[in-house]
Amino acid sequence: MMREIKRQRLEAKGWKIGSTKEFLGLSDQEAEYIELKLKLAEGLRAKRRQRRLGQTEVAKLVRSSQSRVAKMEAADQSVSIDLLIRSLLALGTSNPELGRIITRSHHPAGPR
Amino acid sequence: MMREIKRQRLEAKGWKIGSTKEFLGLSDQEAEYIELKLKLAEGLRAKRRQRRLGQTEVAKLVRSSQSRVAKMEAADQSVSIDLLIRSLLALGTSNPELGRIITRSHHPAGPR
DNA sequence: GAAGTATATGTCAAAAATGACATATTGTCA
DNA sequence: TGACAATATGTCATTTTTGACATATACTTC
Repeated sequence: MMREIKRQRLEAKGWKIGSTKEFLGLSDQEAEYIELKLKLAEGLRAKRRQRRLGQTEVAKLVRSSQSRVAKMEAADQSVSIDLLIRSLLALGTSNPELGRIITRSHHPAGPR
Repeated sequence: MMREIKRQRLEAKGWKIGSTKEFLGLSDQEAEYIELKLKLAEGLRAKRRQRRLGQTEVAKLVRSSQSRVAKMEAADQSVSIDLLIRSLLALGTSNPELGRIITRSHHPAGPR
């Protein structure tokens, strides 16, 4: 139970050394789902920085709030892939770009 | 108001001659979002048929119900991209495949 | 290190999505 | 045609997601 919470914390934040799956006891689908979410989250952050926007500004574009944008970029359990995609689109992500983001192999973060 | 209902009916089903956008009064993002949903919906149906499954069987795999699967394939407004993606993953869709589905240009249905 | 700005985290009421069920429609084949 | 299977549509109680707000933590620049 505590374990469940920790698991979500971890998986949501991308704190995994190797790939998400074998670190935690996840099914393939769950793992794929989370990795996808992580990719979208990173994609969003990248896109935002590329456009030199703050989370607050993105929030306006997306008609959401700064806190939710932060959660999106953190791939929080409380955000859906739906919202991530809508946000990416709102930032002007093209379809091919979206495809690339989703297809990309996922590299664990890196600052800046 | 009636108009809104009709609009949703239409957009949800993919009954558009050209592209979704100029037929209805949609913003670019809305249009892109809907087209994406349509692609995923078609992708799901394709995948299901490829695997020779009925909606009821897919429902089991996804832990949902036949009616919801039908709605997914119809790209109903009540289904999220989230659920579509989770279902595709449950049917064993690989990441590259997912990328292809999303990237594909969308061709309006065709029976069988 | 204070002041200012950006991002992160926690919480919650409202809104949207979900599974389930009933039922209607469509498709198939004898 | 009729009978049977598959898919579609409508509705609803429950669950999940959402925007918003408060507040905490992290970054900058002085």
